[in-house]
Amino acid sequence: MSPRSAKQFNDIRKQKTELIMETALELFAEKGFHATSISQIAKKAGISKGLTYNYFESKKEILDELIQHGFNTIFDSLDLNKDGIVTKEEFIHFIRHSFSLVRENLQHWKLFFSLLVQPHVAETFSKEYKIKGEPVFLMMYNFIKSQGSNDPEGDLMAISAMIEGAFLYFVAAPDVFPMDIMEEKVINACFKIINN
Amino acid sequence: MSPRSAKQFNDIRKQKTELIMETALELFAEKGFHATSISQIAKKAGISKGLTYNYFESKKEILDELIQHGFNTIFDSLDLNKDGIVTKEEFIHFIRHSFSLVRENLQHWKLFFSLLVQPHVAETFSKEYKIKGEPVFLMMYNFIKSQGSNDPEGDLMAISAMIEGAFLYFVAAPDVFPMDIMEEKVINACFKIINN
Amino acid sequence: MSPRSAKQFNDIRKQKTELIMETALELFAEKGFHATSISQIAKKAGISKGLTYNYFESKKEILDELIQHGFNTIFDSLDLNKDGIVTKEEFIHFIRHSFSLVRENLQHWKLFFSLLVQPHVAETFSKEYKIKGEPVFLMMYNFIKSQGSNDPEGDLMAISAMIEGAFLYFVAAPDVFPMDIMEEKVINACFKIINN
Amino acid sequence: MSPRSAKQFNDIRKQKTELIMETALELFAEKGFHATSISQIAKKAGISKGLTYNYFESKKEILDELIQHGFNTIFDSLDLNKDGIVTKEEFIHFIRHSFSLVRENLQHWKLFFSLLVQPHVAETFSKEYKIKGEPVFLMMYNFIKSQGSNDPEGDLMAISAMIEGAFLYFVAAPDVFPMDIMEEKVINACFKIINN
DNA sequence: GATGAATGAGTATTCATTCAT
DNA sequence: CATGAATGAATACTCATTCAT
Repeated sequence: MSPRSAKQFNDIRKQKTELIMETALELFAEKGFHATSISQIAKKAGISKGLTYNYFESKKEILDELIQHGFNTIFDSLDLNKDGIVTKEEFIHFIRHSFSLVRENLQHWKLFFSLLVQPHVAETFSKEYKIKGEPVFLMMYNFIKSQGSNDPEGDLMAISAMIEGAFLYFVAAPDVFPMDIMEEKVINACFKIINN
Repeated sequence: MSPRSAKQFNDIRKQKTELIMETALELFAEKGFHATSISQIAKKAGISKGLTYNYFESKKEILDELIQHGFNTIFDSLDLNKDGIVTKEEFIHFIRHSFSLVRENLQHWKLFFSLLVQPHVAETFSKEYKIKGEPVFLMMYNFIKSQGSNDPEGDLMAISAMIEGAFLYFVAAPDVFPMDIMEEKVINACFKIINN
Repeated sequence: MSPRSAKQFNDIRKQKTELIMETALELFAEKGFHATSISQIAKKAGISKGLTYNYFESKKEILDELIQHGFNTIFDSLDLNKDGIVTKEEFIHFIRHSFSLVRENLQHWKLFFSLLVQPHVAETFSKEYKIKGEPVFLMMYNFIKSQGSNDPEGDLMAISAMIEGAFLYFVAAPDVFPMDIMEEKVINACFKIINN
Repeated sequence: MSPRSAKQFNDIRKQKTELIMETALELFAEKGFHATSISQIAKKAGISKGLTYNYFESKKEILDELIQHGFNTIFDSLDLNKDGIVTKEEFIHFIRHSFSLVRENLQHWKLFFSLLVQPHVAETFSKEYKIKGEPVFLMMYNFIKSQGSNDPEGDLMAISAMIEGAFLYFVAAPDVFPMDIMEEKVINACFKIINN
């Protein structure tokens, strides 16, 4: 009875939803949420303004979905080895993996950093960010302690700051430092900090 | 009927200009440039919309002046001891002073981080930021080298990232780590990184 | 694979057409023509937007059909006893029947009153309403005259206004007066007016 | 200091506010609230769309102000002679005055009837309308009783309906009956109803 | 210098309607 | 017959900017 099968409709929906989200992410990341208009998104995506509202209730909802989706892609892939013991190799792998995540999701990270700095845009973002970050801090803390640090709290702060800072350089000023070298140096520095 | 003296006019101009800039800084820092309207600035400053345009050509110009002014207050106070030798005490003082600058100019830093992440807002900002940063990197590089580091470039990267990251935590998530302790730990970590 | 018979198709058509009209009537009556969207009608009717256009050329056409249909249900059932003499009993029955019509077609009446007041929505409505009303006025006039009124024109005005007003209360403010009592009082008042 | 005096600004505001309200009333009355756009109002008023929002927060606020203003002009002028005894002359004067109010505020009444029929447009209107109407009903009831009616409640219903109906004809179909004659006949009918 | 009325282009959003399937 | 994706024009509303006073 129905003309296109349910699957066909689903495929179209999925494809268009992704198209809109990808396009919006590019623009939000580059210009910011408020400086990006629905017209621009639609134009860049090659669709009509109206269609956008066929898939999203509002511009804000696009952002929220992007945040949700970003959190998932970024944090779900982290193997925090909860409860277990983290070996040196695993810790290094975790750091390298995190750098890869930034490399491969640059726009998500750009968006995230901008939301972090201007929390009024998406009220829930900063909170969620901290919640998602906590297990990471915990894993790192346990590892640092297990390595015999005599100031695990202090080392955690220094290391967290260093990694966050490296990511920020990555995202905002990748030409200041060569990022592959930065990665090595950060890993080295972690152990210098811990083993003293 | 008596006309105001030139000095009186100048005083008024200066005072109003500062009022507008301060108010704009608060709003830009908190909500972002695009999400802040001239009406909001005028309302919060207790003046009329029109008056804003008596002192600034456009909303963009307010931002540009804020950037300029921010760069000046932040970087002018840095004593980089160019050409001379930086002692350990001077380096520590430099770091502490930098942390103080963030503490005391939180809104400027908020604005700066947001501009850093979304360069389309103020085209020249990122470039300028790098230019202003270069002497700082140079000073740090020289200091690290003078301390006998066997990888001064690498240590510079790690230390720069750590400081930048600490500032970001300061600005965006000051409740995650106690900032006075963070300051100590960063200083300690600097030397752990260098002396290895 | 067996094709549906012409009858089956016709049944479906009729059934769907009625479904759409009923749903539209509810919404038009409650919220008004302009405040009701095709989406809302389709959603409430449990069909797709597109299907609506399979049965009606436009939103306006749904309204026009509703008007037509309303006129028919309302006025066709009136036995005006044209040319013949209307007895007192027949007149009373006519009034009671009219009240019943309002009671049973409340939404139609709501829609009609709103169209009456805002004639721009359906250009032809007011005219048609007057045309359909004329034989009613004539019947009433003849009856009033036959009852020996010494000012039949004047009495017609008063009685017409009273009935119209009672219907309006019915439709717009049924809680102000108990409608079954109102019906009795209106009938009584008619004769008070005529017999003086 | 200020260019235009406070009074000048006030005058402009008052004048423009009135202009917008008058224009909006015309259009709301003729086409309905939802079918009237801000563009149409602005165009007809000879001002820009933006200016409308300098004076009113929203289209809805214009309507609300019109309702408020309408209630005031219509009901404030009614002398209900509360607590006192209403003479026959006073009652007649009240009816005549009410007819005049409709005559002179035709558009307000059009708007009001449309809001009465479609209460979703302005949630509070119907309620308010009933509240404002109550003292009128009370005054009429007392008068009817004082005239020796043996069914004051019933007579009130009939008379209220008649007046409301007459107003509706006035507003929606003034060419069906000559309104000055209608006025006389309604007054007459009132007494026919009461005195039986 | 100061005001706020006025504008017009822009923004998010809605909606009647079309059409491929 | 039926679906819902797609469009484009329209809608309510915002906002940087201008300007007469």
